[in-house]
Amino acid sequence: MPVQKVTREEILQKAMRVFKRQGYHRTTMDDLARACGLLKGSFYHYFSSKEVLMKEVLRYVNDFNEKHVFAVAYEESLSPEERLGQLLDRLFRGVMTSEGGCLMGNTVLETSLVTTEFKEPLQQHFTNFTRAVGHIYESVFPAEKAFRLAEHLAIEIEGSIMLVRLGGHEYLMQDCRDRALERLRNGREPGPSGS
Amino acid sequence: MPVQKVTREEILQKAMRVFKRQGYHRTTMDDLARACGLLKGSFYHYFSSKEVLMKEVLRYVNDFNEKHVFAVAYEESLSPEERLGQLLDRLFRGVMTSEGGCLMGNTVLETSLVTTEFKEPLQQHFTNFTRAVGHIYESVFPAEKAFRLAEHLAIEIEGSIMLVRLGGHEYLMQDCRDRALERLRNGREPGPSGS
DNA sequence: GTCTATAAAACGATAGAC
DNA sequence: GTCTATCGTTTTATAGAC
Repeated sequence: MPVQKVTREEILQKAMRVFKRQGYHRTTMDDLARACGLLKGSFYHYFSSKEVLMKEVLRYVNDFNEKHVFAVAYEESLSPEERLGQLLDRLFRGVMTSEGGCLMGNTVLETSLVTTEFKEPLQQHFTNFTRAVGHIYESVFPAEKAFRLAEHLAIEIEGSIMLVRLGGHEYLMQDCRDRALERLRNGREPGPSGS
Repeated sequence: MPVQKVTREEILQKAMRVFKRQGYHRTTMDDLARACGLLKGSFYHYFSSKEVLMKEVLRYVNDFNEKHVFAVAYEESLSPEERLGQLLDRLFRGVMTSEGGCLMGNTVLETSLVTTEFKEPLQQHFTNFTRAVGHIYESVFPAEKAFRLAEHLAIEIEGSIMLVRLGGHEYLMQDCRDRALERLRNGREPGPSGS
């Protein structure tokens, strides 16, 4: 009796974790299948190739972030501080829950010079981020300056994730959040520790 | 007539470029051999495995940086501004010459949760960086603050490299340099565009 | 829908001729 | 020191029984 063990969406979630932890090239279809409680042969019933699966995973993550993370930037009933704080809390939860950091950042560095297959969803993620965060900063800064602050925050987040991954100084993520909020509050850009 | 086609050091340099561009797991021994003008079988005469080669490449990069990049931080005859500016110029040249960005950063994200084989040289790189940059900042800030500024600069550099890789906004590296020098000059931490 | 079995290709690594 | 040839393994992907 062939009972369905997983849904397509469950596979996307499990696969996301495996890709985040191991990277794209290091992950085998067998790894992905077993993470879903399936044997490799069964796994091909859902996804015809690793590349197709990865593209869907990236799209799934973008959809999730758009709905549950970046959306808060446009809830004008909240103050800019509340919106930025909540956005970062939700983003960091996704980044820090389960090992591996940021799937988008990892995949950029691992694949961008080897294939263009993933370029569009990867760029979309960072566009969505800077648009959302930039929108919040626009409540205090002119558009151009707000965009640059958002871009700079993306840089600090990705760089911090890398250093956390290397040495486990998890306070770096909190520092990121503190700086981002302080810039919003002060209308200027303080240093890493808010000196 | 078996004529020697490459030296060990030439292999390390070529391999560094290939690893930087393609990543560790995506790179095959055939890729590495051909990059050196050799066939796969010949390549094993120099290095017994891909892992051993990668470790030597990382050590080679660390040695090079120690001698030709970070060393300038301790040339007390130069002003702190000159030392920091030159250190970053040399570091960015290595990062931006030939595609792929920062081999150390790439390798952290690609391998740190899959194997511990490369952990030591990777940590060594970032330790060397923060020690060198921290030493420069100590000419203006107390030790603890100087270390945090150096750590924050490492974050900004690695994050910037990632965003450059994604979208080609190469001005982000110049911004990094400008911020680093401005913090040194001002005795405080300005924002991304020096507002 | 899941399984076993297997094909087909890619890859790391070795052996031996020159 | 470089080459050809090949071994053993891993991996992607497919076929067919249940």
